[in-house]
Amino acid sequence: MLQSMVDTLRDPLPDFPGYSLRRAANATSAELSARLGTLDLRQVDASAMMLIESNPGVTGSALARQLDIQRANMVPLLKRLEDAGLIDRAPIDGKSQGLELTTTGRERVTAARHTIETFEHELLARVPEEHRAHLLPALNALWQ
Amino acid sequence: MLQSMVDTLRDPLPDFPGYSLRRAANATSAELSARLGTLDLRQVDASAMMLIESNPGVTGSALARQLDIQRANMVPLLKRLEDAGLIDRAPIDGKSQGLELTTTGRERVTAARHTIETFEHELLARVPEEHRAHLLPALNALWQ
DNA sequence: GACTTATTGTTATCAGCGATAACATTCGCG
DNA sequence: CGCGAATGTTATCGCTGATAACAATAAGTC
Repeated sequence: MLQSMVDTLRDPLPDFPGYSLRRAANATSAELSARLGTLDLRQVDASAMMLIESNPGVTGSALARQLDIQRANMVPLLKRLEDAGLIDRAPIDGKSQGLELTTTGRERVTAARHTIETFEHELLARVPEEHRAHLLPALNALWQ
Repeated sequence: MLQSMVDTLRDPLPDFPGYSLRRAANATSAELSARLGTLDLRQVDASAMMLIESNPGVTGSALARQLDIQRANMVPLLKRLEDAGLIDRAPIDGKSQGLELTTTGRERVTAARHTIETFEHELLARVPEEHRAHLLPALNALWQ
């Protein structure tokens, strides 16, 4: 019986960890984006805000380095957060500026963290128990 | 000692599997793209070609479903592969067309598979042995 | 202190991947 | 036959990230 007689395809791709990694990231990313969208936040926004929360006064460049984002890409990101009243910028010296969350920003990041933690919990629940504890360390080994 | 006195930031993000997943996917994806670039292939190209290889005569729509790509996005993809002489399209009926690899396409996908397998091997080598076997099943559980 | 180098913030532009909406043509089923 | 579903297609958009260039400023060196 040929595969063309059924509607399922032979698919060798899920055997590749790299492919599976990309698919998993896409699928989960889309879902999280949708949830953060209800808070008017993108994923990068939430990441950046959590980092600012943990490191008040941090500079835009340092943030970019930590998130592995190009400095150039921080500009629209920070502008967006500032325009939304979520962060403040205060000049440190003539060329650097320190970032801090506003009160609204702190509230928003708390909501975002709640959304994210709920989501991560659901994510891990999908993973069979015997693999669960290995996921995070395995992933971190791939990029850290 | 304040964190501002050192150059490392407090970073709570790598504790989130979702974040780690995204970072890992980005990092590995960039690396693989660079390697496939030497074969004049994108990642999606290689994926699509492997799927066509395993299912000769498959239709564009079926391919899109399997890869979770929008039908609309298959158009430039298939055009690119056809223009590069890697695939052939043969009308099945008035509206469907079957896809097949050309001889060049078969050679190219073989090279691509070799590149990918080497890459995947290196990827897994980065993961501590005790976590290694759990990565693929855990990832697959997240999207399949 | 002067000079050179590195860093910061910024503009502009591009690529990859994916999503949505709309449309004409054609197939399949009742 | 007729109608709903599927196919291929066009056009357009959004998110994420990358590169190149630039002016201003800070930091390190002699």
